Amino acid sequence: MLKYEAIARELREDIQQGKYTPGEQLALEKEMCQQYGVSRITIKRAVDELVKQGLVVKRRGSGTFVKSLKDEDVKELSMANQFSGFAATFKGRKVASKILKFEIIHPTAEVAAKLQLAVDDFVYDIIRVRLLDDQPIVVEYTQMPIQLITGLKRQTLEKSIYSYIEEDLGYKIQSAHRTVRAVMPTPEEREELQIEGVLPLLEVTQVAFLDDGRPFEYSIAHHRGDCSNFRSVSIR
Amino acid sequence: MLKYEAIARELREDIQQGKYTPGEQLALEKEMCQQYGVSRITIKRAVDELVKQGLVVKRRGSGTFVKSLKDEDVKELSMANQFSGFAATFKGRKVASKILKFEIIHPTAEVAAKLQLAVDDFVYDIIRVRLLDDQPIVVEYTQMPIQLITGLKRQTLEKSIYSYIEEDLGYKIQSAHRTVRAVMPTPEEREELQIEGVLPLLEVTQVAFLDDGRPFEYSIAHHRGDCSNFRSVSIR
DNA sequence: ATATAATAGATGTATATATGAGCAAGGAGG
DNA sequence: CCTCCTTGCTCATATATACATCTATTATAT
Repeated sequence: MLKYEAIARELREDIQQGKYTPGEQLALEKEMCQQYGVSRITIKRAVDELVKQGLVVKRRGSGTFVKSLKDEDVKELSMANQFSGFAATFKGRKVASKILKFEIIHPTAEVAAKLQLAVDDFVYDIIRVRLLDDQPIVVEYTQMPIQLITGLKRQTLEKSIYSYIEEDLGYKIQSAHRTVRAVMPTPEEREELQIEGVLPLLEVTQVAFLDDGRPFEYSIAHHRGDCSNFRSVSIR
Repeated sequence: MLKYEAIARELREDIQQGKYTPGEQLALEKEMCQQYGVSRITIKRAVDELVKQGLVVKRRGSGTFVKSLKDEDVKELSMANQFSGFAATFKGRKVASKILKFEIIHPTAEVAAKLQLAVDDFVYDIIRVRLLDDQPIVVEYTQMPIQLITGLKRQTLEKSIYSYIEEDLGYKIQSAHRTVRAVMPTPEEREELQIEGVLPLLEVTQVAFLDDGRPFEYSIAHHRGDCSNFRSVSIR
């Protein structure tokens, strides 16, 4: 474990456990150096991590101060700017998948461009309903190049494609580019998500990349608006 | 302008102008040191900025590589993880506001908690329709503590509250915590946003903070789903 | 008493340097 | 010819140091 990560986690846990009142000043960077036995730059990286997570603010010339947050917010914020697949996001809870489609097709021109492919290349075309504690909460439309994500089996789709990519294929997943919109469900989605009445869906369109920069996934996820939501922290 | 920012911008412009083919390797950090006449740590900060913006990936032992992106994506990505008010977001275009409500009330318990107030404190209660090029695209429900954001006038609401806070009150805005959901418009919203037929809205709930850590705004924005959308880059 | 100026203290930026870890190419040995 | 290992290159992490910039307090002058 990296030093600055360990210190950031320790500080975060202190804040989560309410050891600071809202607005209270943290120890000075110089003091933390002694406290943790590391250099000031390492302390700075740790505290900057907390800023990125939205827990504290730094004021040049004054010090670092805990934001005025409700307790429940603090836990969720640490996760806000990370990203992982469905299975990892709800790790520890009962997750399952219902496969509606699993074929190999040619991509459209738009998808081919996003995945850096030619239109006569092939991609997996997957539609899955993801269930959390037996409740359907999202329909995922996924396309992946067959050259890159080789040997995908129906069995893998039941669980987690991401862990297949990382553990079996040995790739590393680096990042995802997302856009979010609001849409209405199709009749099929209404049925699969067991929607009664009028309920909109949150559409998350995502292109995901390996750590060598190659895009490996184009996916559109339609979330039940009343179940899941997305959080983020933005810094000026 | 900071050195690492200037270098990051220069590199970003090179990428935007297509000086690199998708997947192409950037100059080595050591080479950039000579090229720009700065230390390696400064180069590293600049390149890390591009990683955060989603334009490149770094591979230890190999170098830095340009992601495979469509041209149009590159421009928008630089902005993705920033945040600004409505007026600043659409700077250069015609923006206007229609004020539906401007009152002073007691906050609910939930809002009071988020804004670190007591329920017998007072907050501004503002409802505005924001127009872009004369088209209504979002309804904003905003609450701000009157102790903090003092002297707010109807005239200010027509323009930009954020620039009033920064320029007139002299505060600095630091960050915002957001959650995003999908919702259906109310009959009023249907009218104000000139919605015909069935169209869902993107709901962005936001708590915004000053640079001293105090929350100064609780707002809920309902965006026409077909006009605006939100982008973000997530790193593992 | 008020306004201004000096000063101490805190974080920000940048450099130089050392060590660690992952990657790829090239050489030794079978 | 193929495999394994060494080696050098590249980025990652961490330290020490210097100077810049901003804040808040203290001291001084009016």
